[in-house]
Amino acid sequence: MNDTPPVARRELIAQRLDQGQTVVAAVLAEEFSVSEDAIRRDLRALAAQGRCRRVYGGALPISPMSASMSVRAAEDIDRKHVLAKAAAKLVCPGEVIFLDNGSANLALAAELPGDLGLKVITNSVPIASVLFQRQDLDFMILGGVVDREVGGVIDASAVLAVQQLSIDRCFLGACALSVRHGVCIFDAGDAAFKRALIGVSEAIVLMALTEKLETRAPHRVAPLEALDTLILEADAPEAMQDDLAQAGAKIVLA
Amino acid sequence: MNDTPPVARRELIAQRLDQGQTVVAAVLAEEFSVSEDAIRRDLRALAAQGRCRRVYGGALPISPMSASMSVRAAEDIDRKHVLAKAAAKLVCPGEVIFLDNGSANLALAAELPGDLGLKVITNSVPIASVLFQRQDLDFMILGGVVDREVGGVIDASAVLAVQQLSIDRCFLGACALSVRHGVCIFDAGDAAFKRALIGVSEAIVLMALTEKLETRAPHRVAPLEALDTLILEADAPEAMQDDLAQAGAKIVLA
DNA sequence: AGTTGAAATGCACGATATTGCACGATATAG
DNA sequence: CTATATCGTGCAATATCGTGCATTTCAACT
Repeated sequence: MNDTPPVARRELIAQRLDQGQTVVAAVLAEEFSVSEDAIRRDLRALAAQGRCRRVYGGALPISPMSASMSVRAAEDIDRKHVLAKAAAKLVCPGEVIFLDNGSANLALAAELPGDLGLKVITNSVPIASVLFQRQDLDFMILGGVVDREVGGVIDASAVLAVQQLSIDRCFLGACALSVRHGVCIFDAGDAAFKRALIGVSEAIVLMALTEKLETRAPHRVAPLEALDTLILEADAPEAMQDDLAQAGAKIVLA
Repeated sequence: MNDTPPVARRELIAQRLDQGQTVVAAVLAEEFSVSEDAIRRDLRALAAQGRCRRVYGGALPISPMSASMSVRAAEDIDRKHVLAKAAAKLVCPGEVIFLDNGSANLALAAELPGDLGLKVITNSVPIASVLFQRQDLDFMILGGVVDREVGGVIDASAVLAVQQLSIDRCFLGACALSVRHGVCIFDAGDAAFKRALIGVSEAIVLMALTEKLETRAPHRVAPLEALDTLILEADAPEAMQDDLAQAGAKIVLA
């Protein structure tokens, strides 16, 4: 019966996950004629590897950004709103604000003051959706093909559109932040877009949860020196705060 | 039967809600083979998370459409999904589809087949939000200042962007439709945008609830002759169907 | 061939999440 | 106003989880 090597089984499961299927532990156990414990170990390994999301009863594919993004946003939503509240205090009346992709900026979209006559611009569909539901803010959205991995528009037309803007305060979304490598991100196109963004912005603000500090990603967006303000959680390690402050950014604790 | 992990079930329900569908507790209980209590708990959790509005018997979507339209849209949303299902059958593989602003097209965004390799374009923020939550469709959004009255982008830059498109099938949003005055609408800018849209589209499709027939609005968008397909409810008065058909449009009853 | 050590497995156990049911309260329909 | 459906809550039953541990499998090495 059990004619499937362990690695092959894991790979088979991973394949289904990558294909977008949700898998159930009990079903897989039956199917491969192994105990649920073995399956659970597989799923845990896959989850640790970032190839799926472990849930009660089985595992969910990681690919559907909509689900994973909203769930992820829902998990840390309180902490991100704390950061966002601090970020909202930075804006001045009449400023042109850019909200880049990212769940922290999604929270910020809900926290921005509505009575300052801000001009808000975004390239993110979820952020546009939040802004749209507010009655007190006018905003514009960048056009182009929506990149589902990233959550917004980052194509060539968007880069061109950005280059015609003049932004007072840009809230950058970031995947990783380290003293040595600066701001890094996973997607190459997204990195190019962010560089264009930085080029037309007076001030750059970055919000970072503590777990994002001292992590890395393949594509460098900017050195730390490009940042004007860095919003960290109150529990951020002091040593790291010092290192980051030394790079010239103003540190705000939320 | 019950091979759906709890989290996946909740996410599935949330997905429908996000797409603008109303859900009924009893139906979901039957569908997922769990007791209504479990479903009620799910809905309560979703409501606490702000992803839906709990009502007697089920839950309502916290519609992407803001207050201006949502009041009536919530009531008519089921009827619009019926129209949308009929509209979805019209599209052919590989077509370039444009979804104009409008609650009927919002419903269509959820009903479009995902396996035809469609290229979908929209100028509406709520529609983009729905499309974004589907993993099976690629789409692009037009950039520009978002008009809150209209629900999407209709400014000069959007008109220019439209003129660079070549659309196979355009689903027009309409406020009013009459035999004598054709397609009319309340907002002047929106009218200009729609005219540009018609200019670059091979085929124009319009969905209309029965109460929209024989109503008027200040700005004429196009004569009836510009329409290729008109999707009406099954209870549309026959006399009116004849009048509309005589203008050359193909009538589809949903 | 025999040995060895890492990986995998199944089982037991306490911990946690989810479920279904019972009950009184509340909303909707006629 | 009464009858019925749905709701919210508390509680016991069940399913799933994570971990520790002894055993087994398997491939690499002597």
